[in-house]
Amino acid sequence: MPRPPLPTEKFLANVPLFRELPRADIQRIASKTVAIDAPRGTVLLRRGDVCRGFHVIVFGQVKLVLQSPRGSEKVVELMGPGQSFGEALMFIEEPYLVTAETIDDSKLLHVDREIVFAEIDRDPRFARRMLAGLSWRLHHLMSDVESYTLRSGMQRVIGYLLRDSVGNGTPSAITINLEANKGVIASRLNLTQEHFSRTLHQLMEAGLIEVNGREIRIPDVERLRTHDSD
Amino acid sequence: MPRPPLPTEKFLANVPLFRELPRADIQRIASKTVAIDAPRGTVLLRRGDVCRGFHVIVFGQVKLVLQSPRGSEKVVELMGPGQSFGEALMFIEEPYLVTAETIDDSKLLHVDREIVFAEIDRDPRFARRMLAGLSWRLHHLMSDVESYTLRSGMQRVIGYLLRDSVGNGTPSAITINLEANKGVIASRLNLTQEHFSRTLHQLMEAGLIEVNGREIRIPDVERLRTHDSD
DNA sequence: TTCCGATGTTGATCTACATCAAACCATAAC
DNA sequence: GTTATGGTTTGATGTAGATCAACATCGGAA
Repeated sequence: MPRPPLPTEKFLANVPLFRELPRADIQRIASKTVAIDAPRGTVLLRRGDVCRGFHVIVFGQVKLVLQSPRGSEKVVELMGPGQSFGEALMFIEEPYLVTAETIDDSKLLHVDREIVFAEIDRDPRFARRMLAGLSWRLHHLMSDVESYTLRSGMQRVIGYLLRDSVGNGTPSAITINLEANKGVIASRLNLTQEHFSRTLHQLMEAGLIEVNGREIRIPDVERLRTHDSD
Repeated sequence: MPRPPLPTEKFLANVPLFRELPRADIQRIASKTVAIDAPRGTVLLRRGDVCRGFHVIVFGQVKLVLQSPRGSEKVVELMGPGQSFGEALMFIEEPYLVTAETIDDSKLLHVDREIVFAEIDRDPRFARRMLAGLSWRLHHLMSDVESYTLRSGMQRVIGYLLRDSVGNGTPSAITINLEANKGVIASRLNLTQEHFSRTLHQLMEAGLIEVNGREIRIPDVERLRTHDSD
């Protein structure tokens, strides 16, 4: 007789990767999934670790960072609820390059790699989704490389502020909320905290943005977009 | 009655992605594959193009570049025989970010995306290889990001010179050949040609390398590896 | 051989950004 | 309230690497 879905199953069923999978599949996956409660500051995986599966964020926030031997670190990704990370390393025998750390009290699921492999063998549609997921990662990372190598700090900041208003159909004025503290955002943009602060200041003086703590109002999106340099 | 394999089939059968696939599969794939003769300087695909499949290099050399609006360009990848590119975009509906151009007279194969999808549906082992391939890409790109953001120009150059002598079992002295002209290598390392030239010069003065055109001799690999800084 | 375009080197100068240091501000614990 | 404590700003100064410009070298075509 059918039983009501467990919380884990319910959540898995809504993760993009697993959406619309038959109930039985979800149950099988859930049986190889463990929930993790991670208070802010928890290191979920560390550079050099071997990969046993991938993580999905139920709630909270996670940063992926690269660490230099000299201790400095660089944020490569910021992720929130519904997003997952660590998939790629399941398919190659390599240790992690990045370290993942919660920057907010969080709850995550860890899905074992064996069940992922089994699911790939069972259902080509699942394999295709996995492929699409990795492809998106690659695409985004490539566009980050483009930012780092071809754009100035100012341009990266502007790009970040406008990242949700790409296509048309955006109102001319918007307000956005920084997803993390300014030091973390700065690092994500490959800037120092100080430089990020000064860049925002410049944009304020030019009347292109209004900053209020983590809240930033952009009175004229189009003007900001076309603000080419100092 | 069986016929001898066509050149295209023979080559496909040796591409890592297709290796050990049954003869019949190779034949099906080959039927959706076209050969391309591309003299040096041919643009194989351009930023903004839509993706219809992926490319495999039979012989020659190809560079993948990012182009800034102002015309400057940045080499993100250099590839030779047996290597392939453009797989990721088959799985998502996005235009290319990079431009691919031959930097030597080359011959390539173009494999149609439809046959790749069919093969994924037919054989989960194929899907897994595809996943592993994309994962490697992602891993390498991440390690490039690490270089660009966390390492100095000097460190990137040294890393490049030593990239084939990572593990142990390497002799203490080696000679390497730059795979392309110095301008291209410099761009791959996110340096200007001038800065690359000066960096090599510094290493020469320190007695760590001997440069002879495109040929570079490293008398003591270990000493170069531990050469930390200016 | 001579010429020519592509490739490499060298020097002088500039600049975007980092670094260091100090002050400042908010929130929460006491 | 006071005091910590993380986050943020501001200023002074330093520097890795870019840019601009001239020159040197090389390899192929005539």
